[in-house]
Amino acid sequence: MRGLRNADMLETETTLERILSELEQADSLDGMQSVSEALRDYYDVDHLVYHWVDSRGDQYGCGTYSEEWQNKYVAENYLRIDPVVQGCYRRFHPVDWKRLDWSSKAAREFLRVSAEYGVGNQGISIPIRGPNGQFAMFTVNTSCDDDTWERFSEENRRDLILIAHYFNEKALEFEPERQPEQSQSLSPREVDAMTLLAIGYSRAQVANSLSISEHTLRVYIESARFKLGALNTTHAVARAMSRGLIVI
Amino acid sequence: MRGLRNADMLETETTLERILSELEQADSLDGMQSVSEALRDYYDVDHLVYHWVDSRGDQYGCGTYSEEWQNKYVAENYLRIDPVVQGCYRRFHPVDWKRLDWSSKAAREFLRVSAEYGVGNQGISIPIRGPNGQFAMFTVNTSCDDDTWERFSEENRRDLILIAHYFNEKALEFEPERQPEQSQSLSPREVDAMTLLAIGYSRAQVANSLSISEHTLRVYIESARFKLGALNTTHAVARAMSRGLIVI
DNA sequence: TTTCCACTCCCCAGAAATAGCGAGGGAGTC
DNA sequence: GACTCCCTCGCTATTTCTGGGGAGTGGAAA
Repeated sequence: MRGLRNADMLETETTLERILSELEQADSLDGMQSVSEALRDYYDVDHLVYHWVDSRGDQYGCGTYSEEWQNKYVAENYLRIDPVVQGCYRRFHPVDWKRLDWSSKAAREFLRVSAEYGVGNQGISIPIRGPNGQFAMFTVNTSCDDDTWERFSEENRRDLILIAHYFNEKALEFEPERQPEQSQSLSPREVDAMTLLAIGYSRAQVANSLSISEHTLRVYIESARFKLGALNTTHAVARAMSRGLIVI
Repeated sequence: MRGLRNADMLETETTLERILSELEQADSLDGMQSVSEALRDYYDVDHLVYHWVDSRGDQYGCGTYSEEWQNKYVAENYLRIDPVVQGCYRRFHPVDWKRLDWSSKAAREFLRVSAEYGVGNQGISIPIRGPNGQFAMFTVNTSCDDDTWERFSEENRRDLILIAHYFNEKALEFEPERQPEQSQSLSPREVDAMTLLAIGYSRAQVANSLSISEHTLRVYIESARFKLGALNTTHAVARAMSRGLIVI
């Protein structure tokens, strides 16, 4: 078993590895911020940004975009029309901005304004997803011609994916309130009940599936609800899902 | 701008890079299968598995686990009690099996049986999340002592994350129809309704919170239910959550 | 301009879920 | 042996949800 560093990989630490190590050792958002600046200089691009896209609209992240652009972005609620966000949200692989749909009027207007604020014409964004529906994006962007950009994004694709991953790991580390809550676990029967309810069975159907009376089933649902601190069945199922107690 | 391969990275292709390229060029599940075998041999471990954890319970993936174990796993519905799945589901970073909770009786029994089927005592699993609530896992496992394993997993952590990412990219490429219809997204009001229901509000409370009549609210719930192909409100909320349409 | 979609409101009857009581047996732990 | 937790079953009344109709506005896209 390969217990040691691969023999065919050199021991000399590359600049990138040094920066990545710095990221791994960061202990605050400020640390991430300076790493993002170091990475921007290393890659010699205009901007490099990690940000957490939250449904509630509150942004969290770091990067080299100007304060003005960040404020503008939030104020204008660009999150809703930004084709990059839309594209990242429904894809898994890194998204090249060129391949997105910029045809709508709102998108073109957004592109025009963003350029005014110093956002480059070329960009690649990597979607990142964490537990409980966490969603974040890591973006590199700059101004250059298509060929240069093509080569850049192809050469650095793997590294960028890794960097994106590590940024998110750090962000999750700094925002522990979103981290797994150690909650009371459910009994097997309670898990069964919650699971079947989650896939759309009515109480009668669940009881039938489990070959128990509906009264018994109700006891399970109630005790699960109690353990999960839920107000009703739907709430209990939702909590069980978001805590990973049931998988559907 | 770094348009060419980083100067401090050698041009010589490592074995790992060769295998990764092979993965990138795979054009079917069989291709992924052979890559997983190549990787197992390369790392000299017992098993290397990528699998998609699906709502319906039907597994999709590739790897080196025996047919018998895969069948057993599905037949016994181990998905629901496997602590590795539970652990991956609520974490972002790679999960070392040792750090999971194996205290429950079901978990210990599962561990015992898995060993009978050739699953090693050491393992690391990487959670992978895609669009629409897709969830998959990439696992490396083997039998060895803790120190060796510690070194192995530390040395190869970055590579494994990347490999996991690429496996998932391929899987998504091969199974586009498995992704729940992304066409049917929910309208903002429907999202509001589903979200508030998921956090335990009754219909009356939701209607009040959104400042609309309960009748109107019902229209949203019904249309969300229709779009999600759900049988009732609980089901709709569960589906909306598992597809990442709402976050609680 | 027309066509779609999101958003808002209304009625009614039947089905389903919830709240409040209760009971007993079995397995594992301290 | 006492304790806790899990599994199983029962009753009644009230509240809530669901399914079937219909109708009008406004905005954005084709």
